[in-house]
Amino acid sequence: MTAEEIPEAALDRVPLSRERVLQSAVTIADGSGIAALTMRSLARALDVKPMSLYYYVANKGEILDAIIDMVFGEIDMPSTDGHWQSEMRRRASSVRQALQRHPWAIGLLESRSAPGPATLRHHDATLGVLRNAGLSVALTAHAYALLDSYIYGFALQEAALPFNGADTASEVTEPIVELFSAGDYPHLVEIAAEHVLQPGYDFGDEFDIGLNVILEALARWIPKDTGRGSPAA
Amino acid sequence: MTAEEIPEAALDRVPLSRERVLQSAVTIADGSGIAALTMRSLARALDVKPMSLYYYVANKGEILDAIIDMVFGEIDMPSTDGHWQSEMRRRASSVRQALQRHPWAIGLLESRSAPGPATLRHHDATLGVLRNAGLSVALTAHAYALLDSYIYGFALQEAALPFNGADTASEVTEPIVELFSAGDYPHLVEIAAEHVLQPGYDFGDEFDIGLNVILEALARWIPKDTGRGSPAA
DNA sequence: AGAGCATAACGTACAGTGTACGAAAATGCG
DNA sequence: CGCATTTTCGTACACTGTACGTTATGCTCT
Repeated sequence: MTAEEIPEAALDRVPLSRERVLQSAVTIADGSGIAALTMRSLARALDVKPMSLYYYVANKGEILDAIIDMVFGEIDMPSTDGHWQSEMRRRASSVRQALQRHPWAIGLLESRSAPGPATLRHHDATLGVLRNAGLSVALTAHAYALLDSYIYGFALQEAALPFNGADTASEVTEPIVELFSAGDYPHLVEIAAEHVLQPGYDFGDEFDIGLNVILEALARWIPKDTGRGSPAA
Repeated sequence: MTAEEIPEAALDRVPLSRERVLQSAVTIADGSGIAALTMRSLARALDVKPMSLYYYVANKGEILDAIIDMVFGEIDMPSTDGHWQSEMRRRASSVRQALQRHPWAIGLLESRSAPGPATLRHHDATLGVLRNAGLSVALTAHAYALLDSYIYGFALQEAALPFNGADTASEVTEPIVELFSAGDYPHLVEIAAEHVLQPGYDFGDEFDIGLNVILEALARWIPKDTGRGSPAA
């Protein structure tokens, strides 16, 4: 029993598992971007050799599909109990937050198109709320396409913003402002100077504004229960 | 002068140029996806060795930034001459078409955030139309965020669709339908059976529907010229 | 014509990627 | 204990972006 034979720190070594692999993949993507998620970096994070991952996962594509589904799993599912408008507002906010936590998911939506169970459950619940609100099948399809286009697109724009969070705005804008001074882009300059660069401005605040516009428009699609009408048929 | 010394087909060899490099990059990305765009594939397409590209381009990132700007360059710029609603409709359609031709651009929007001149020109022109329509600076910002979120989000969803174009829908849906029969996802099944899988259905048709909803809502933001009012102050 | 030089294209090399294939180790069970 | 199953790993291959230095090409000025 020489010292060499002791497999140092082989004790309390948490066994690998699909869950641990996927969870770790999300953590890496969140912290260092989706490009930093490689089979090798993932193995390193789990204190394991790269090829060990393939016992729990067929290939990297399967990891990508799985972590997208995990993101959908984090989203609050809307309920048919509450009012449809407040439920859709809650859902929209939850989707946006999930995509803020995991910005890489947005880019993945485009390339991968194999929805997982959490994704399907989520879509089903949302459709249920719209149908229950009184929308026809066709109007539900229209409404859902409109809502999700807006939410995804907003998240996409948010992710594309140069500054993330509480950095000073001038840090980013200064190099741009210089180019603008050339005289082109007068309207960009105007909106930057008078709006975007104002003290309290936060692009995220635009989200509720646009969402309200959409929800109010959708409300007009719901057939009104005239009150003196017949509840039957 | 042996035969070996003749650099076969050195005649009529088009010289390399930044334009040719970028144009070829777009062609590859369009035809084989953004993942197939590598320095080596690009060099092969141009009949040149990989390292020759670096004479015209600092690195691959610069290529990505440049081809995004080329996509924006393809978009029809709205004019302050026409009615703002029809101009915004024309622009929206043009953006969507450009993103359909170059689906890879959507994913690139998220990761790269160095807008090129064509991109800035385009944004400036669009802002100009909204301001000219009578919207305040703040309302213009709200309107633009809403419009672009919708357009980008719609393009994102379109790009994520499994079937591209005229393929048979059943080819894609059959494997899914099987899972659905399990009994979960009743609303997904409903909307699939009664709407999406109907003969003439095309997701792309949803675009104008949602766009109209937004444009009509925005119209209500424009201060009405009361007619008997005062044009001054 | 020839010298000199800027432009343009290239060869080689290195660290990093996903993963096929098969061997090794660890674990559980009789 | 022996053996089978589960889990982990070593090695290797084709491919990626690009740093660094070298070669070929074409133009200008004497």
